[in-house]
Amino acid sequence: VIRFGKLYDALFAAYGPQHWWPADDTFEIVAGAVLVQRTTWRNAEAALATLQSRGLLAPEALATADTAVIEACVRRAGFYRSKARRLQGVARFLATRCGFDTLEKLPTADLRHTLLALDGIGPETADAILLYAFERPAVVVDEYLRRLVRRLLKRDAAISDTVLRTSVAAEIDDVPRLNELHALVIAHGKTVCGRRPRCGECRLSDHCRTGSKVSKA
DNA sequence: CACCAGGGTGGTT
DNA sequence: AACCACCATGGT
Repeated sequence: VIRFGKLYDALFAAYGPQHWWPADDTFEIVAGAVLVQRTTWRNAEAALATLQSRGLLAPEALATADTAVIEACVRRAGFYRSKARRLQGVARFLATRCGFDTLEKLPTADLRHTLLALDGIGPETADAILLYAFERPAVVVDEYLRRLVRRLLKRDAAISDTVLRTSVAAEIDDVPRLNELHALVIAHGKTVCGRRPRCGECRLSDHCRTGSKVSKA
């Protein structure tokens, strides 16, 4: 069994506060979550700055903008045609269908379902938006976390994201720690230790036992 | 030159 | 349900 609380403490002790999300505006967080998909934050941030300079970093402006202009703005973030189309789709939903003030009042489960219905927003992005934009207690399951858990359990078989989310949520349910956790998992994943097939240098393996399972859902 | 980065979608088996 | 190709730029 992995003690996710202890794992969090170990990660925090090793890497310190990560100060996520590096944006204040709510829509900027949503746009950033889409732009950063399969790309570095550096390039996503540059795309956000370009959108901002064109006055397009708001749902109403982005909803009515020329798609070709949006494509030019977000080109550096990669997959620029998809991202421009999806970004505008999200903007149009927020501007004409359902604004933040309405979404804010929804229960977390309903809000998650609403986000997942949008084109370009899958499980990871939806949970990131829930956590960082709406400050709901969501567990963001990414490839780094899957890999980390796989290694701690010394297991080759994959663990379902649903079980993983439930297991983490059972021990960490407050927004501040869930916020740090996702950032810390990525910080660790980017290190040499996090990238190694077997992690021998770090002390993270102290928080699990070989052959045992992740607590059940 | 190859490989990776804070994924998601659509199609195939 | 698992797997696959595809999307595309920028950095190492």
